[in-house]
Amino acid sequence: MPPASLSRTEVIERLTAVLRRRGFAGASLAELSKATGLGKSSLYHYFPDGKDDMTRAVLAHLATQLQQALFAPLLAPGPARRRLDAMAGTLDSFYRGGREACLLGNLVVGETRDRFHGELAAIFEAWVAAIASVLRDAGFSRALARTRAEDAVVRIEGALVLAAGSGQAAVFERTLRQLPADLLAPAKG
Amino acid sequence: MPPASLSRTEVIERLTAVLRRRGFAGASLAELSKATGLGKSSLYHYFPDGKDDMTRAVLAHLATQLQQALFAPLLAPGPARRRLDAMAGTLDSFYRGGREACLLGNLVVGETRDRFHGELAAIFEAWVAAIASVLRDAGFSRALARTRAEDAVVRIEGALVLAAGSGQAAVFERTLRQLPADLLAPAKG
DNA sequence: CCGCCATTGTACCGTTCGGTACAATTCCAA
DNA sequence: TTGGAATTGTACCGAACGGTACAATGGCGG
Repeated sequence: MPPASLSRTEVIERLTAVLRRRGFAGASLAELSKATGLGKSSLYHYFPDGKDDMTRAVLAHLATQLQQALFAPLLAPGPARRRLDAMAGTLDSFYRGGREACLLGNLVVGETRDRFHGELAAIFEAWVAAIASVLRDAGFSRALARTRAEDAVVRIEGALVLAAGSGQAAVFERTLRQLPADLLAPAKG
Repeated sequence: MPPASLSRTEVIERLTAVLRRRGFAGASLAELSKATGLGKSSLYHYFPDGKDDMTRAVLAHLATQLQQALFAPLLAPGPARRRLDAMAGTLDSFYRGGREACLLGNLVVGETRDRFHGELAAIFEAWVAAIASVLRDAGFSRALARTRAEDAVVRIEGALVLAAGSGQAAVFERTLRQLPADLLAPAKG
């Protein structure tokens, strides 16, 4: 809790921004310090274990953020199609139409994957479970709901990769647009 | 061409391995040197611009490798289904069933994306074009072949992300298994 | 007004970073 | 055999790295 200017949440959000575009290895303490406006002292005061602590805090913050903005609406009552459309809309703004990188996809790389595997796996699992819940409500079997939910996350993450790699954000937009209908399509299409 | 032991190709392949699992920012000259058995002098002799040069060489090597192992078989004559199955098999061994990271997905992150955007975009484009060619042969319209081909790459890259993030390589295997049939499914399913 | 404690700036630690200089070595062509 | 080019080991550079020590500062409850 920096008394001067920023709340802890704001600090974490600025750390998030740096990790998103630099990755774990590429995010230096100097840049994290500049981005938050906190000196190294303060950074180590709030996050005693350095980058590891910061990254864990960022992931925890992301988890609650996703819980509120994404998973809760998915688990709420209402027509399945509407809930999936809401997810697509939220994701579209969250990733700025495919122009913003995914923190999860970024941390899944190499050694960082091992270091934060628990946190990463928990978030992915919650996401898949939330989508699967919608599909179960829509009448699909447990197994089919699960594999389709995994496929949804696969397509979202993959679309971010291809959109970034090809420079064509339209790939991400189109993927989001098709997703709800594809997920609810009759089985054995 | 190191005369002592390794061919240039072997050197590049060892550089590839390091970049794959460390990412660009995480790959230090020390590790690249150790992995190749070449001192920093030799590394800078063959790649005067340092990591940038090495990465570009790695991407060029990857491009020709994909050309031979993946794109050429896709563009060759034969039943569409068989060609797509061949791609799935090649990818399965290339990514060791989802356990090995994707160099492209790795470099698409943050600042490295800008630095190697041309090379990355070219590889993705060639990949999409090769798959689209199969789908055109299978009778799909140019537009549908294109979007389905993009979707194929999206699902492959996304499956690698989710498999790594969740620790369940099965996600990648299942995605590869479903892909050929999904791509060839009748339109408007 | 005081004292305390969270917070912070500054200076510094040893290490590693990417990169260079240069002399020694190796190699092959002549 | 020799000369020159390709190759390499070693030593080194300044900068930046992640991280720590500590003294000053500041606000706030008593």
